[in-house]
Parts: sequence; structure tokens; C-alpha cells
Amino acid sequence: MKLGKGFFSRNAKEVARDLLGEVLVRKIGNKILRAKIVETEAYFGSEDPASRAVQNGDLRKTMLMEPGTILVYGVHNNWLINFVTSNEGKAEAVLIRSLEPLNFEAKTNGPGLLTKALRIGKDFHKKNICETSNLWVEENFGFDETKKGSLEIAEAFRIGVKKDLSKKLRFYIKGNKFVSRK
DNA sequence: CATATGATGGACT
DNA sequence: GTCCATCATATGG
Repeated sequence: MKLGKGFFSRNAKEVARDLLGEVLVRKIGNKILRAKIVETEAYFGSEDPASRAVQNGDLRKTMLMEPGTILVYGVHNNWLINFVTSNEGKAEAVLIRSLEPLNFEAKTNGPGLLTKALRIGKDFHKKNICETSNLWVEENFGFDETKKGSLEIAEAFRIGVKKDLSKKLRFYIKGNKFVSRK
């Protein structure tokens, strides 16, 4: 079962944490690639100096769109995939940083690597994860806090950002070997 | 059009 | 840990 918009229409920090353990599914032709989300980061709007929503471009506009909107943005020759969260009009998003491949082999332990492995590019930009037929998040834990409790989740400061907030906005599954670490 | 910047990755010490 | 290739994006002229 796919995760719906209700899942994404919450605070980015909550969504980032709850996305851990869920399964990202990518359909390419007749192949289905499934990968577990093991590392995420939350980004906010004007109050977040690391977020690109502090600038007044297309990225900010996209972050203001409805929950579940896919935001693909390029940096240093890589595509990074985000899901817009919270309600329409509030600039929040969750960056997918790392995946654990479940039925295929590929390097997915980094935000730029996983988009290459899943062949995610700008063509997904501004589409909605709840409505696309070749990319979605499969419910594994969903809103079930009890099941979610079986996961060991670690919090940390975000990676690679120039000016981070003094909050821990990076979440990953403790001990998972596919987590990118530096 | 010109230029600055960076939410990276890989090679190397 | 350091260095750097490389390009999407924002902004200024």
C-alpha cells in the first residue's frame, strides 16, 4: 500500500523520522526496484539557513506546494530527491539521503548515488509521490508507532551544510551499513 | 550574458 | 582528513 498525502502533511521533522524503514519503490519498464529508506534530513523555510527556500527561486516555490510533491534539485553534478511536507504554503521538505537496496544491487549510500541508482532525475520534479505510477513509497510502518518502536533511530546534525541550525535534523537507522557517514 | 555558490562523490594522503 | 571536477540554480547587469 502506498503512503498517501496525509503522511506527508505533517512537520518535516516528524515525516523525516517516520520515513525511516518505509520502502521506496521505483518502476522502470517492467522492473521493480525496492529500497528501504535508512537516512533522511529535514529542511525548513526562511528560518533555515541551510535550506534553499531562503532564496526566492523555483525551489522555494516548490517547497510551498502541496505535501508529497517531489522536489529534485541539482548540486555538484548530482540530483537530490526531497518530498515536500507540511501543508501547502509552508516551506518544508525531507531529503532522502540513503537507501538499502532490497531486490537489486547498487550503491545507494548517498543522496546523489541513490538518484543515479533509481534513475531519478529532473523529470520527477514537481510531480507528486502519491500520484506517480513509476515511483512511490510503500507503507511498511505507516503511522503505527508500535511497529516503528522496533526501529533504533539515531539523531544527528545534518551533513555537508554550510550553516546548520543548532537542532539535530538528520535521522538514520542505527547500525545500518548503508547509512552514509562522514 | 557573467559569475558565485554548494544539501556531492571520488580520489588521494 | 584534504583537494577538486563539474553543473544546476540564483542573482545582477
